[in-house]
Amino acid sequence: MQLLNLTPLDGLFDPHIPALTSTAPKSRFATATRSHLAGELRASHVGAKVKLGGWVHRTRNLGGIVFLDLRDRAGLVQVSFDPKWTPAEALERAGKLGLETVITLEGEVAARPPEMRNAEMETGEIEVRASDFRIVGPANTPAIPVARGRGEKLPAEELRLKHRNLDLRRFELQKNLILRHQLQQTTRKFLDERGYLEIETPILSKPAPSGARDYVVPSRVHPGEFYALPQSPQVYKQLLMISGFDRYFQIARCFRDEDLRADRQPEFTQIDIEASFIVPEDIYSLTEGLLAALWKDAGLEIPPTFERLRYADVMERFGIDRPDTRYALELFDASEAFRGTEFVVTNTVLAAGGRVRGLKVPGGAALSRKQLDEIEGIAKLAGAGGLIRLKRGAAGLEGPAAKFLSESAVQRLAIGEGELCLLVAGPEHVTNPALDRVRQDVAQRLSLVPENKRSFLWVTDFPLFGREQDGTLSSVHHPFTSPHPDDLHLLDSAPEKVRALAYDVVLNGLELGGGSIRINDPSLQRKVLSLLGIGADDAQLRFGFLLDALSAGAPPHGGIAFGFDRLAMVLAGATSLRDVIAFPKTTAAAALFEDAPSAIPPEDLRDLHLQTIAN
RNA sequence: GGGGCCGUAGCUCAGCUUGGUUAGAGCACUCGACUGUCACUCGAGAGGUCGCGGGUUCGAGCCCCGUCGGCCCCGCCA
Repeated sequence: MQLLNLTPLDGLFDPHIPALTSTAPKSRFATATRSHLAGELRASHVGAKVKLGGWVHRTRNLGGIVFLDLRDRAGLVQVSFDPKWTPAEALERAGKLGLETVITLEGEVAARPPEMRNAEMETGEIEVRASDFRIVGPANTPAIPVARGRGEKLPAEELRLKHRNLDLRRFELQKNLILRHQLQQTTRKFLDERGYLEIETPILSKPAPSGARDYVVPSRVHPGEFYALPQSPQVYKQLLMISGFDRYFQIARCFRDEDLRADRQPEFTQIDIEASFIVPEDIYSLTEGLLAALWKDAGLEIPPTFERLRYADVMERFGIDRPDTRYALELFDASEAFRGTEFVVTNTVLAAGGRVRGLKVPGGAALSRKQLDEIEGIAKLAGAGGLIRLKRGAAGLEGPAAKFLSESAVQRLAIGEGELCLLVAGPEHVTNPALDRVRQDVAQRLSLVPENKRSFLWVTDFPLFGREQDGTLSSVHHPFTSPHPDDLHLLDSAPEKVRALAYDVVLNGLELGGGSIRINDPSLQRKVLSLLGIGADDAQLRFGFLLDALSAGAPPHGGIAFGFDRLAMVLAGATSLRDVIAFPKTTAAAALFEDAPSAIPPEDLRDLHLQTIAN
């Protein structure tokens, strides 16, 4: 281990380096110890005397001369150490540099001879001829490599998270986080220009109305009481509207204590927006503008407006509230073809008020028996009893169910040459999820998904309520969502038929964000809460502050929230949220780098009035 | 809560199917050679509780059970 015994800036200022006099482009990254970033040097810098600081990415020691690739945030540049321009002593030291050592160096930018250029490097036209260098940050052999060999896989994710400081040195992650930064800046600029105020809301908060489990923080000064971390700033932003701020936004951290997925982290970031005196149209156009600005950051153009589909229609056509409409494959109702047949399966379902629905897959007749069995497996996993398969063969319609169908029914089904018809019988809550999975799987199998297409759409007219398994009503969006004014008369008689002024924005089957117009009438809010099983006393206890605020002069208001991490993931082309978050958690919600969560000393527990119990 | 995959040198992996002496390779690391490389090349060397615990067996990296950790999925996530 080399002991340098440096104070942080010792040796970084070197009075012997002459002032830079070149006409080469100046860098906005210039500091007292550095004139440019390594990765920003180009042919236009040739002749410039430069001072660089960065990491040793790779070295090539040829004996008499040494090359190294110096890396910083902007990229790589080749530094050459050669007796023609490097003192023997420095050349000797350069040959011994270990990977990931931090050095500062001075030298001159030189054009490479034509045959020595490297077209694969952005800086490949030039190199920096080093006259001297200094180790300012010695490095142990890295636990995981930063520079990988061609074809070498990434280290295990566990190691990447444990040594996150090293993993974050990789270009891919630097690029992702830089893009994320740009998206944040664009968001702020876009919303600021439209009069939206960025206002922070508490992290130490109150338990959420319902839904996900809260992360909880014990109070030291209030024995036995707890804060909850916000699942979203929902109530705060409504209070801000009631206070008259009119337009609010926040790039807000949210917390939900639920089991994780590749696209789900326990703490995540939302672009949270709320405005007063608006209708859904206002949110649609704002969103379309904001998303266009964000996609532009990634160099992509998107449609100026998005198609709008009603919830009831997307469920009927696609079986899911966030359909991937890059490919057609729409569901249809085949019930009539099976009505009055001898087919027991469909008869039972039809008699019980269910339907036979499915899709016609162009080219699907080519799928093998084995593939069809796999598809049926997917449908069954999603809850279907089975999958009815029909295709047209030389002798007419083929498939186990074909013999039950009348001539006219066959006509009506109109299955074309080469088409495969896949049907599921059952009530909506069975056919929808099953056919959604089947539709997606078949599209994948037959390569029907256009890779570069971006299919944005709005889903509107969500129902206000859904039914829990025990039959009680629950909010589809959240309890503060306004019912559709045309449906208010149904609140008591047929609450599940009440539409909400709620909307989601969907891209390629991914929910990017969602929102609603909120209730601003306290009596209507009380009514909705009571339908949700929250009585007057309970409502006052949990949401009294909101109900009181609504009674104090509340403007009509509404908003939307976007999953910012997911936006960043999509735009970065990443497949995991962890690749667009600097310090993500594992699927068990653990932070491997700093080892959180961890035990705390007994005296701290006592201060918090807490005791741990064995289980 | 449930299912699946993975865990062998600092890293990426082979070895496991069919149990059998000193567990291999590439990269990284150490030493040596090399004056235009760019995944430099060449030679030598060091480096292993085979995640952990238990079991079966004359014998376990390999088979069985449990456990820990990571990833993916279902449930869950208004």
